[in-house]
Amino acid sequence: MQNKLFDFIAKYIALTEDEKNALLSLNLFHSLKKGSVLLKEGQYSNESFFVLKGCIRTYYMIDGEEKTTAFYTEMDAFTPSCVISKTPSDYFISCIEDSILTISNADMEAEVNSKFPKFELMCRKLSEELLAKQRIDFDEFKTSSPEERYLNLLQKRPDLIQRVPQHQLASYLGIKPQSLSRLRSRILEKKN
Amino acid sequence: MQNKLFDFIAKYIALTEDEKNALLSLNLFHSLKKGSVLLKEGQYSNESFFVLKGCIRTYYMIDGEEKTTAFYTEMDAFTPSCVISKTPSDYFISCIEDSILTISNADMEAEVNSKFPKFELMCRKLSEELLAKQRIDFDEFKTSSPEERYLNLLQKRPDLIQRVPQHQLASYLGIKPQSLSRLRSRILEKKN
DNA sequence: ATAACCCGTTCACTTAAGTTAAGAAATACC
DNA sequence: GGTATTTCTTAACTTAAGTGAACGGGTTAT
Repeated sequence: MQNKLFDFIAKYIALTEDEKNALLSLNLFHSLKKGSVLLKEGQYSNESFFVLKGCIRTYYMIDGEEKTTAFYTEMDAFTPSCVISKTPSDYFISCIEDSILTISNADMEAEVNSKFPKFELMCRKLSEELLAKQRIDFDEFKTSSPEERYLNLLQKRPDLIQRVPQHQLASYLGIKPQSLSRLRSRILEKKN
Repeated sequence: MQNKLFDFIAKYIALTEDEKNALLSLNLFHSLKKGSVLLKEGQYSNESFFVLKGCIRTYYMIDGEEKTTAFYTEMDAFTPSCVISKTPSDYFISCIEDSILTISNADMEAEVNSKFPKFELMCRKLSEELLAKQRIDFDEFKTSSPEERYLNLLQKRPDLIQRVPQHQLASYLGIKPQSLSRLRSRILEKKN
């Protein structure tokens, strides 16, 4: 499981054994049960996550309804926006499945960054890459219909459709659960 | 105009006079006429932008129609995703108004970053901040209707509604120009 | 075993966005 | 200054999403 973390980091920088050991000494690895809540609306946090196994989601509570806006699965890194803005969180984060994550906090990162400046470089590259990817995702969302978004998701993240409840997928696609259900049966009809 | 750039940088790191002069020697400042195209679909680029004055937009050409997905105005920094992914651009970038931008390229940035490591820190902070902000924007987009998005934009970026053509705003809101026009008149009716 | 609850689907109805077309208003061009 | 082009609005019609309600299957709890 540790190797998954190092494989991920290797995409951005090369680590020495010393640096790997320094990371391992931080005790980053955590197991979490399905349904565990990592962050609640209104809370402050300075923790960042990296998913080794399982799936976590972010969701807003609006008019008593959950609105799921993002899923993070194996090899996804994620820093909640409230950590960056230093404001109370607007959303919840919870585990959809039993999961194994690394959880780091801003202090750890500051320490590692000062000890090993190349981590700074990794963080920059990673943020830039995630920003660019998210921009593309956002653009695709804006320029397509709910049905196109669903078909697009089917291509790009077919696992999500299997492992995530429909009503959570619906808000991820920007629609209501009933509409997703209808849209799916419409697609099935077309195939026949 | 140079001070605008330094004011922006000052939000992230403190610069010495030497560092400021090093930046100025790079000849970053450019004036562009309304309608100038900065990047075309299919092109490679390694240029990043910072808007000192004016407005630029990104747009896709889909089925012969322009789909505008983003606007960048005064004090906005922007690196196209194709610069990060090193692939041909999926979209166009052009000036909506006569504009003054700084245009830097990856080589310049590498040089500055190696001369002044604190620039690396600035880039990381900036990317993280933009990523967090964009996440919030995306979430708001997903969880609201076209009408709510329009009203939200009216609050957050009222200038855009004045300076940007309606049909470009429409695709930015994820709808057709006719729908935006109708939606606006619907809102006016409600007020009376 | 039964009840309570959650989830996904379906249906009928409402509302709003997409589409096509036409015309008015504003802007750009010669 | 007048013409051409683009932009915005309006309208009628189509299509799809939102809403509220009901049903069945499945799980959980008691």
